[in-house]
Amino acid sequence: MELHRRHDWDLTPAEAVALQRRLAAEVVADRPLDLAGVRLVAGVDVSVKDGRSRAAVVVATFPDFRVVETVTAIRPTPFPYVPGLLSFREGPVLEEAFGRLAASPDVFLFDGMGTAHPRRIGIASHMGLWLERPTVGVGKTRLCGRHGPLPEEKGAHVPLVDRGETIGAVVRTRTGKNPLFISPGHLADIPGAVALVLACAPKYRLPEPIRLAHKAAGDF
DNA sequence: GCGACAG
DNA sequence: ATCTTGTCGC
Repeated sequence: MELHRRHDWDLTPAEAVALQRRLAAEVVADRPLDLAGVRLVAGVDVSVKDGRSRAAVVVATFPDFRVVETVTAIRPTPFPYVPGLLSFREGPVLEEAFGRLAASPDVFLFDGMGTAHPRRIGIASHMGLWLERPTVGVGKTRLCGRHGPLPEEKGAHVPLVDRGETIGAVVRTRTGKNPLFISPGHLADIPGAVALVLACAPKYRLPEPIRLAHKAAGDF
């Protein structure tokens, strides 16, 4: 039942889409994510420079964000950026980084979508299947879906809907600033993902773990 | 056919 | 994502 989980990353766009359609059926996006049980949170990010992708995974304590582990990996960037296929560009280098992780984070925060994706399998969901751990997608801009008016106040959030299905939420982490597009990756749910992100962003627009990973990955 | 389009 | 200095505002 998990035979095709460890798949090849070297696929054509058409093959990648076909694979996403198969894997999407295994994504669990309705499992309650209880913040009371969260002790360690990981932030994941990838930066691209001169044809090389650098991945960083930073594990921090929750809710005070003290760094307990940082792992990185560098590889040639294997795939062009294609909306909807980000996993195939950042997946390989992330797998390498995850393989070096010693800690066991209770949840991983990704720079990108979870189920808020055309086929409901953004990078947070895809890597979640590999990690077999709760994951949450944190997008800075919208990939798909629509939403109603969002209050300007920090903490405000409204449903993100696509083709009649609620796929995530648009969340304001900072009053007056652009919102974040939150969605469960795998083994999490929308309410839990929103609560976790808000708890991880007490001072800045982006969740603290993601900011830490940004730094470790080399982008400033 | 015409837009939209994570990082 | 990345290319890039100074600058407006709290």
